[in-house]
Amino acid sequence: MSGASYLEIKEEVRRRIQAQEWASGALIPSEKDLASEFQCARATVNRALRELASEGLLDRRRRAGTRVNMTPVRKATLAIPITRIEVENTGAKYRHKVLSAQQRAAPAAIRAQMNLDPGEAALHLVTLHLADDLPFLLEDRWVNIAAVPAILKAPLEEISANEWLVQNVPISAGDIAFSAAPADASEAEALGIVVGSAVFVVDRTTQTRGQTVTKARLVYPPGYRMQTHI
Amino acid sequence: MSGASYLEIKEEVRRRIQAQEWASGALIPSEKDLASEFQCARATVNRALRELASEGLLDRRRRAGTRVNMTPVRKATLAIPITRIEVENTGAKYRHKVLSAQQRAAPAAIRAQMNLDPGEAALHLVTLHLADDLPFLLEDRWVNIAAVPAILKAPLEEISANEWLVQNVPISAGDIAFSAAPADASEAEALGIVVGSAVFVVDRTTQTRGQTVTKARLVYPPGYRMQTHI
DNA sequence: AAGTGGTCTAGACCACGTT
DNA sequence: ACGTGGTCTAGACCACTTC
Repeated sequence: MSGASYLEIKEEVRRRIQAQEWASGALIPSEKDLASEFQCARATVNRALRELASEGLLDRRRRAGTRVNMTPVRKATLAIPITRIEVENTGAKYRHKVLSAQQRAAPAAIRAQMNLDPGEAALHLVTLHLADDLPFLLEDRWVNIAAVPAILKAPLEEISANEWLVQNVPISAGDIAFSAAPADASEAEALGIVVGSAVFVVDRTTQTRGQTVTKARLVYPPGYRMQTHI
Repeated sequence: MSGASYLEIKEEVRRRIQAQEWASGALIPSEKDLASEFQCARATVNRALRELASEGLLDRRRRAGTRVNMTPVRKATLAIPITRIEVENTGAKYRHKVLSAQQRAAPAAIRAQMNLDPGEAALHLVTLHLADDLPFLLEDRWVNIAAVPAILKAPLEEISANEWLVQNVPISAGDIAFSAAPADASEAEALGIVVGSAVFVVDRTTQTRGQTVTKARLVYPPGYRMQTHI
């Protein structure tokens, strides 16, 4: 093999962008030209550029060519494990407690998102996840029964809804939002903290085939950190 | 072309895992076998499986083969734009104000991380980022002068350290942590909020070639949400 | 219409870890 | 030693978008 590898090409392209040999927003040479410059097959250049584009450094379009992205966006990948695994990875013993499980009419906002008829019931679950018997996470979840009727037969005392859904609902799309909020009275009581403490909140919506299956609000007590590495 | 595309193969592999036709932790057929099953080239299967592995669904090893990952970890990619861009994307006018800029001895924790000699100075910056002249983000940053001496000549009143560093330092790696915390007195004053309010905190460390270049604590006022999509 | 990137093929050699 | 995935090639056709 005489030419460069796709990793070498990635590195070199990164260098040229950093050194501003290829200016921000500018068109870079075509795959064909780069393949001839680097003495390699076009597929090799393609892989290098494709990966750099997925990292946010390049912007590629058919016919229009490849440009250096004007606003280099760093992308961090956040691993979102099942809560049980997250707890067990810290070395702690995992346990969860279903504080409340009811089929009842959902609030309007949730009803709209799940496309429920007025008065149609959804499953409302409040679950406390514990690490070594200490509160780790309070989960307030609505489940669309029409989308996953089997959930009514799930042994939710043994396997958390979180885990059951991951195992039984096909991989799907979803939105996640992170924020900070003061703990309200019920959250404070469940987590054993002072009302108004700063809690870390994750709001998650999960969809399958365009249908909203579940919507969860996860409340972590003070001290919790969600970490990642770029 | 008679066979399946890499996208079709990804979809089918996902389905088999979901349907437990391929059990969690089990070995799946080799690329060669799948290529013959799907009537396509091995490279096509390779691309499908490689991408699924990068999404956390599969675990691949030479000679050992490809296994279904036991702990399916959902991965969300978080886009981390420059603050100016983040503000401008909301339609607001961006402005920043350097509240403090000093070269001084860093606290021990930071000195250790940056490999500074005792007493060696680092650059300490406190910057308030504004959206339509309202506080958007308070940034407390330490910069390793030895790693980027040019920062001392940067016009930090015009271009924020955040943006200057992104443009001038080839960033190789970094850690990010998200948490919730009560605002302390100085944070509350800068952001115009009540002491103890729940603020969203991002702690970021950035390295180049193994050397820690900068460490920043970003404090967002109540109401801020960091969103993403799976 | 033309040129770009997107994908696929059939083959090859290599790196690596398990056996 | 062997079989796996990792990568590369030279060519091909296609999809899309701009010209």
